Amino acid sequence: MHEHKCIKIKSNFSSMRKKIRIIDIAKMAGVSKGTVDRVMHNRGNVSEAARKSIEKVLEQVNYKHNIHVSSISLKSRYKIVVATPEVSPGAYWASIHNGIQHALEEYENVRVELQVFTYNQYDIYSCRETYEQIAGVEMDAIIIGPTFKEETVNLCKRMDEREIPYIFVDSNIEDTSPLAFFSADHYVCGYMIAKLITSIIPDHTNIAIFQAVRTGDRSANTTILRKKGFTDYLEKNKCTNLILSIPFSVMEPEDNEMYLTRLFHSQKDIPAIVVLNSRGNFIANYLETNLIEGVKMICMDLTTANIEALKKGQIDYLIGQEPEYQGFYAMKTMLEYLIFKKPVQKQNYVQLDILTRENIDFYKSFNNIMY
Amino acid sequence: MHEHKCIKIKSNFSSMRKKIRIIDIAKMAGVSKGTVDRVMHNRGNVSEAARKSIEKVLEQVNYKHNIHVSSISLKSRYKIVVATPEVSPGAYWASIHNGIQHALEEYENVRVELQVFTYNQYDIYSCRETYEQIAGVEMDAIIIGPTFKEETVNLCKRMDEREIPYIFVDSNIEDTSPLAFFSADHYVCGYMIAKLITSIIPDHTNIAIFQAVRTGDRSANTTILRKKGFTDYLEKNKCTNLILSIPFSVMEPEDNEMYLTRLFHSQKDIPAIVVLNSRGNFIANYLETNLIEGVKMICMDLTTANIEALKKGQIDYLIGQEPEYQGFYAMKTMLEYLIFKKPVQKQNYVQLDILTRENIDFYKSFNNIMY
DNA sequence: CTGTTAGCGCTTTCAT
DNA sequence: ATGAAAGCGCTAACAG
Repeated sequence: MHEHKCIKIKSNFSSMRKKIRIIDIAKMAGVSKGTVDRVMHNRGNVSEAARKSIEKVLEQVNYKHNIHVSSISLKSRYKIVVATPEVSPGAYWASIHNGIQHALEEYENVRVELQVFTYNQYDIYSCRETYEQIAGVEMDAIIIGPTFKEETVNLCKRMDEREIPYIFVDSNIEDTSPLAFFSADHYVCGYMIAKLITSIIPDHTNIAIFQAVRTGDRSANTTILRKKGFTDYLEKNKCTNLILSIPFSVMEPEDNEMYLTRLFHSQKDIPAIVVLNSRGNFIANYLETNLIEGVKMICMDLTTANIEALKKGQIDYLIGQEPEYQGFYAMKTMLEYLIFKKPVQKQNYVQLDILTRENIDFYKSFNNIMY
Repeated sequence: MHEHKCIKIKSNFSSMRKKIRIIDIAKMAGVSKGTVDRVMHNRGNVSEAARKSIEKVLEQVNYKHNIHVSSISLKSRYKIVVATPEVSPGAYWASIHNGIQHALEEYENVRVELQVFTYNQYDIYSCRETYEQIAGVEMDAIIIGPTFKEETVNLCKRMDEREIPYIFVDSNIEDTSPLAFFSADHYVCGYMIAKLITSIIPDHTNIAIFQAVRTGDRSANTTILRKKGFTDYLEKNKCTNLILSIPFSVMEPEDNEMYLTRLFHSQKDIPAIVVLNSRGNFIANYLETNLIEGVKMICMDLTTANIEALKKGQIDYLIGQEPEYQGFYAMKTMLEYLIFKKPVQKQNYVQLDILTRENIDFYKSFNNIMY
């Protein structure tokens, strides 16, 4: 007989401490279910004494809200606004909206009425106008995909006054007090990109960095942070690569052609390319049509077009920032907050996924398989 | 007034087709709720006519099972067996078990009785013995973490005879008919590792590959596939690196010291290192204590020890294969199958995550934030 | 302010 | 074989 270890654990409902229910809490606190429910949902109309006694019990026992069970009898309707940059199919913001929708499907029994507002993220005036409109809308909560700092701060101030909770996706904005934010750490993102690109190119290779330009404002906060992370890495590691900052215009796409041609004519050796926004595929296409080969390239975001370019081998690494996850959890968190008023974790940094043509096929979005 | 686009979509319960319930189906089919339920759960005692008429309705409408709602009134108890290699804290199989536990917590209202059996994955006799024991156990379903092919095939045959459904995690086994499997594509994994390591080392650098040796059997299927992917990449890309295959003994760890010393004495230039099992940290430690520096290293799996070594910079890339996700979905899928008999997707390949010291902190396991 | 009660969608028991 | 009815844990309306 060989030595062996056959741990045999019985688990779940049987040996675990039995699940505690509202009625259990009610009994322990010497009140009725109704009163416990009032306390749990902050509905008021509860005597100080009753509240105290219930809260005491709640501290002792480990009651777990089950939003799914609650939701079947929930009658409240929630008006939730979503304000983000415009959504085009297969692109970054579409994934965020996907995640939001997915949360609504998972909590299908919760009555929520969604109002979606979008603005042109490259045009500050569009943002202002949309925000202005939103400020007057009746709502219980709002999920914001911010890009212009000052405008967002103003919007948030008005939300604060009206005591409307808000959650950010994509990036956090300073000088606001959101319930939570779901975002990548953009600085680290840039830092990591620098490490990746320098690891696959010879020393001294020039690196061209593309950043989006915007109407009426400087670069997006996210891009600034990524760029900072990028340059910090190079400095810290005494990299000698020359950095070429190239503007990238989404509003006037015909300019880009020119920037690119100028870039490649000015360089005797082919530079490496880093794209800090999600339009990497545009540059990949330029390289393809102009038969420029052997360019090492790292881009942001798993848009349909970028994924295609990655698979073709035009892009070496694609960095993902879990947009579906951001949207999903922003909405989920908001619903749980609205329903249970339960405290939520404010800082939520998402994964930075590194995708290559080898592992891209296994990347999960909600279209594949759900969370 | 600036041009702007402010799409305003109302959504969810309001404008969407209203959710369809059991009672709706019952009415449409001209039967009672009870009968619909009997059909949905395959409980029998339904006339051919009733069944047909219900199935017809089911084809037309889009009924969505909500396991959470079902579970509050579900009375059946399910006995589920889990059979995997031994679990040590912070290691690969612990994460799989974590995921399984997490699914049970999410579906806390479903009564499941879990029995966990483990065996020594490096000792075929231990596996045989454990499987033998399992074969006699009364159960409704089993989740298997297979390592020895033939033994698993035998176990599965017996399960097939008893009509007990089984799901694999970690890897699929040929010549069996599981309900589903959740696994990385190990071949692609090895292929990707080859690409990564060669991208960060000079041409001609030798590469040492560590594989676990086992008692009474050849290498694990997973390792063989990874190695195949690895060598295929090198061949396909005409890489000239010399490959040094080094055995790695988990059962006799004192041997490894010797293998390593021999390796580094035989090499004039420091080789790169690839570890195809999850014990990379062991080699990282050896390098540290022996003051060997500048080694490029890629290892499998986000064990606590490997993560530490990654953060210290001893490991360059760590490849993750979503063990929590595997366990979670194996159990979730099994429960949904048991409860609703609903057909499930058989092939489920998980993500291959590339982790560096930059993005490791954002990696989500269930300890962090849940799916 | 608080207990009671009806009811959410679903499963299961119990007559028929 | 089938419908009616009770009950799961929870919320919300209703008396008091």
